Amino acid sequence: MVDKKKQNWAGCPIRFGMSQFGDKWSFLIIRDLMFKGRKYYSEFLEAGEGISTNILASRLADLEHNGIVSKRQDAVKRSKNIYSLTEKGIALMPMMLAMIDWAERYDDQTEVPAEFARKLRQTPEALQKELLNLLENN
Amino acid sequence: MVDKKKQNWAGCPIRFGMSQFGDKWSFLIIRDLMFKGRKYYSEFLEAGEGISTNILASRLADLEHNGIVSKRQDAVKRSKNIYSLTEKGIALMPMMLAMIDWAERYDDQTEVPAEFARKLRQTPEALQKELLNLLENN
DNA sequence: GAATTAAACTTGCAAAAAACAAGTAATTAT
DNA sequence: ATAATTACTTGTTTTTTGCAAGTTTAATTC
Repeated sequence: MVDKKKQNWAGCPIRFGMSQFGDKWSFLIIRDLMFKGRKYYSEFLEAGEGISTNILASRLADLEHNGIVSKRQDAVKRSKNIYSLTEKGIALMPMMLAMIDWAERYDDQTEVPAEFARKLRQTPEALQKELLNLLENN
Repeated sequence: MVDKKKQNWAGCPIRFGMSQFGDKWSFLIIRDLMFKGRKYYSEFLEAGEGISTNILASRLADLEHNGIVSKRQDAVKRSKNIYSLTEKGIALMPMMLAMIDWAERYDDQTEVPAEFARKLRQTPEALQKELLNLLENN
């Protein structure tokens, strides 16, 4: 759970960020939504990270509560829900890309495609536009 | 504790990042080191976030183990240890700045100084150089 | 130089959260 | 009508955190 009670978590930007999306599972869900095209509960589960069903439900609810993710019913299959990033969630892209850049440098087993890393360093704005387009047309 | 066992956390850049520094307390420690000029165990404790002594010790050890933070004895007072960011830790600055930028936008109680936010958006590279200089001369 | 104080932890225990396994409810397909 | 999907919820065990107190080494103070 991403702290709600206790102190007020606002004020400091790092503390605020951590209170809004700051745990392992939330980051992985945002990754799935932002870069992997996943949008169903079952797709997050099957991403293979090993998240439990109760934790996934809890994190999705937190992210929705914090206005980072929104949830709507699938028009075709009404038993499915479509999760997507809000504008506030999409605005996390620069942070996520900075993290990817860092990890690509320091993880010797990185799976970041070389071409992606190259674009990220040489034409970051173009890459970001490209990714934003993908997000909007899904 | 930032996962060590179980799966291999390498590969995916987001998963790798979270395994290296991905919890609330680690982020706050990195913040203290990067932006607040704090470097002693006691200073992290007294930062007022409410971290417990055992957790602080554990997180510092993890960050050191992951090569993000280094520890050395204070030359003057040898009972004190000086913690500082390694090059790998300093390389997290773009990510931290992106998070600050985001939080400044979405936290209506943000404490980010307006001047800082302005620089962050208008002349990010200059701001970063400025911050790096501060880091090196401490 | 002996006794406090300071600084950085460690240890033990209770409380909270996460992981695991199973079950339920509402569609949708057969 | 029956079985299978999908998205959860519930109950229990395990792990992690939070809290309080204690230990160790070095530095002051008396």
